Amino acid sequence: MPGTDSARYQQQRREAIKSAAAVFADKGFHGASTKDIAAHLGIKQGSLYYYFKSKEEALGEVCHFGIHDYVERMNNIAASEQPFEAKLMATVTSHLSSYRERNEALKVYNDERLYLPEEKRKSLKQMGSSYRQHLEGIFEEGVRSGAIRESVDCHFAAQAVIGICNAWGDLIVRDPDLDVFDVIQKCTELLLHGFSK
Amino acid sequence: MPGTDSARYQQQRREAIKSAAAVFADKGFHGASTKDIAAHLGIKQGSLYYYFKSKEEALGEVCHFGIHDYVERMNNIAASEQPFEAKLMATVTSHLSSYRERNEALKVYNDERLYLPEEKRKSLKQMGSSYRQHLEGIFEEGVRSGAIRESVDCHFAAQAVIGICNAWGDLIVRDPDLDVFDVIQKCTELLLHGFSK
Amino acid sequence: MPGTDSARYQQQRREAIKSAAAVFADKGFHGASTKDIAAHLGIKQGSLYYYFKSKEEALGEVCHFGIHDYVERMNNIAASEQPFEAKLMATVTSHLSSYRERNEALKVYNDERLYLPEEKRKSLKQMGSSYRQHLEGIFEEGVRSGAIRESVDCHFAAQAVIGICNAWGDLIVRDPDLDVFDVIQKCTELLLHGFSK
Amino acid sequence: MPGTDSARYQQQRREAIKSAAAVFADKGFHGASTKDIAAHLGIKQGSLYYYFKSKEEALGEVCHFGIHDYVERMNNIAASEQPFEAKLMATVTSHLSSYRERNEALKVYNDERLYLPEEKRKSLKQMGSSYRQHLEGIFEEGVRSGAIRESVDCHFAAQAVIGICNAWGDLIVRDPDLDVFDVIQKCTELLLHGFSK
DNA sequence: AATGAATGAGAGTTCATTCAT
DNA sequence: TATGAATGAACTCTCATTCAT
Repeated sequence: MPGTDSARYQQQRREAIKSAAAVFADKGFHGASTKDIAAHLGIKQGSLYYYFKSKEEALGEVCHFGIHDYVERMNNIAASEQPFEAKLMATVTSHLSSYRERNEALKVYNDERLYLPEEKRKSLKQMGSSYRQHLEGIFEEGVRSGAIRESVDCHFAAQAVIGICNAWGDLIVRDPDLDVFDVIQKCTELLLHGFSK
Repeated sequence: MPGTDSARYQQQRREAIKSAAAVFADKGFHGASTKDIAAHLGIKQGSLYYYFKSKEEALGEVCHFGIHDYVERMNNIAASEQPFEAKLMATVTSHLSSYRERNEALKVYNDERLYLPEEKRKSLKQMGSSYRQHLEGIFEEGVRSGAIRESVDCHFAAQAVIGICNAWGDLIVRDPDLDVFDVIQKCTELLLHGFSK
Repeated sequence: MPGTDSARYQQQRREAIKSAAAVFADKGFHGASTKDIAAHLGIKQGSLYYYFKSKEEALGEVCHFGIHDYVERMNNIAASEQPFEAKLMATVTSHLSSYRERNEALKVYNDERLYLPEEKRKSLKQMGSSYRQHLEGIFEEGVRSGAIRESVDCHFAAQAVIGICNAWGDLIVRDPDLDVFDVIQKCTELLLHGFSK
Repeated sequence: MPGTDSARYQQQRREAIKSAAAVFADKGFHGASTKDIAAHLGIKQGSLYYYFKSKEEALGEVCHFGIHDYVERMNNIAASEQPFEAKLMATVTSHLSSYRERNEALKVYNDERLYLPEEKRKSLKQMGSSYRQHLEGIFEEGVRSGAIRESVDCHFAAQAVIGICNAWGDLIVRDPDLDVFDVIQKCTELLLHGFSK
């Protein structure tokens, strides 16, 4: 396999990942065929293997693509010096706008990662966990700073934020006309009120 | 198909539906094989077809099983004469405890219903929609009675409740040691605070 | 297996053979299922095995049923002391009316006998061969008696009679409104003219 | 499905159709397995589906292949300006030699077309009907020109010709040593004598 | 005399994958 | 860089058959 690192190749490969993301999001990992993915990309089935060693690898790349920036941004948010309210809003904004920008890849990570081989799944899970832990940390800060009630269970809170964002994320992916900014505001409002004193 | 009415047959069929629910929840519709389902039930693959005309029919029955009581209970809640707070709590309780009682069927409805044939999917979707509409109605009542802010978008609120419950439902299904009652309380608290004045 | 020779049993068995004949004629041996046959008879699939050891045995019985009287009658015709013309007419009459009386069994013998096990097929083939040989004999007599041209190839002639009768037999089975007597006359006329001086 | 137009593909596909014809003729549609067909072609079972969408499509192609030229030739015969006797001889010749040239496909059309889906069956039936109608037309001409008796039922006559040819066609397919030309002559002689004044 | 329930073998079909070109 | 062709394993589903009741 020649020059797999040429810029052109990398570019095409990213297109392939996006096609895979779109098809996996639409039909699920097992419901989608490599033929579907190839067709979405405008090439023939066998040619996909120029970009992926296997269907599973494609899934891995999609999941990675879906979650990488998403986690990265959380790192930044957590490390920043903003008050609780701003961090929460930033989190929600980052999470929900991911569903628009990265298209379907985050959804695929959520729904199909269990079909990944053990090892890959673990490494991705770590990223997901770090996300959640950062978010828990933000809530703990919020408790300490008095922004939210002391009684708040920070683990619960983090899962709730993730859950609500994923649920609305699904709707965002399905309905391209949805006003994401409006959803962001309402989610943030609900959560701020919900946990504040 | 055999004497569809014999009690023994109906009993066994229900067992088959539960097995299908468990396996579909674990591996997804396409990831699960009829062999898996049969094995879970303790019979041989071919014998499954004594209870289902097809794998698709099995999925349909699982989804129906998963959503039927859940919707039924919402009807009762919506029709009852309780204040907003009680209805919201009842909703959360019903939703989350469904994940324990009906085991995995509700999860299957959420995740796999898109693989159902058009017609069946529509009839189930109607049930799901009625659920959401009832819930929206409850929020509208809450606004009118002054229990929650006037500015609350009832459609958003209903989706948020469903989303948060489904997210925690997934965790409940995956972790049998989770204290469901605790989750119910925390969800309700979050939502009540989140939307109240 | 009890009293398999009681009159009632034999009566029911004959009904089963007729049902099998009807279904085999309609769908072919492999296209027909034992369930189809049982349904046609008004019993359940498993119960068929009270009358037949196997589907193959059912086919054997149908074929036998279809060809037995047919051959018997040819024996009588061949042994009788009639002129050639009368024998030919009797043959055509016997053959074509078989398709009405014995219903579909003769058609099944023609079309599906190749699915019989070697041994059974041979024994039936012998009956068929004897039929053809008798018919050839009739033609040879006809040549000798001067009723038909000396140049007639008696083997060819016999096959032609059988072929034309089977072809019209198919049409007779398919169309219950066909005037069999009319067809008999026309076939006989064609053949008499065709082979006469 | 691949570039349906490459010459190589079309060539191989025709081979596949011939293999299917041979196997269907030998064992019947339901009695033949796709494995049998693939083996006859020298490829593995799954690879057949590179050439056919389904076993049913294969049957359709075989039937089409079997009947197409056969009908075409009848069109030419009917349109030609020959006397009745020549047209009848041409018909018999065309019909019987089809069984040699096209191998088993015409037999398959005769015996297995009922397993085709409604639509395909209808379009093929139309071809068959046009054949019979042309043949009836030839007989009507024969009556008018005085070549055959006025009393001849032309519909009957056409069916008789077809029936006798198919019957001998079966024998021709089964016995490769048969002298087709001899059969043609004898059939024609029988029919000419049979219907002439 | 008949049935409900189950079975196991085999069918048609799909599909991820390979590889020469 | 991509394709046509083929493969083999897995899958869903059918069906003749058995057998306790």
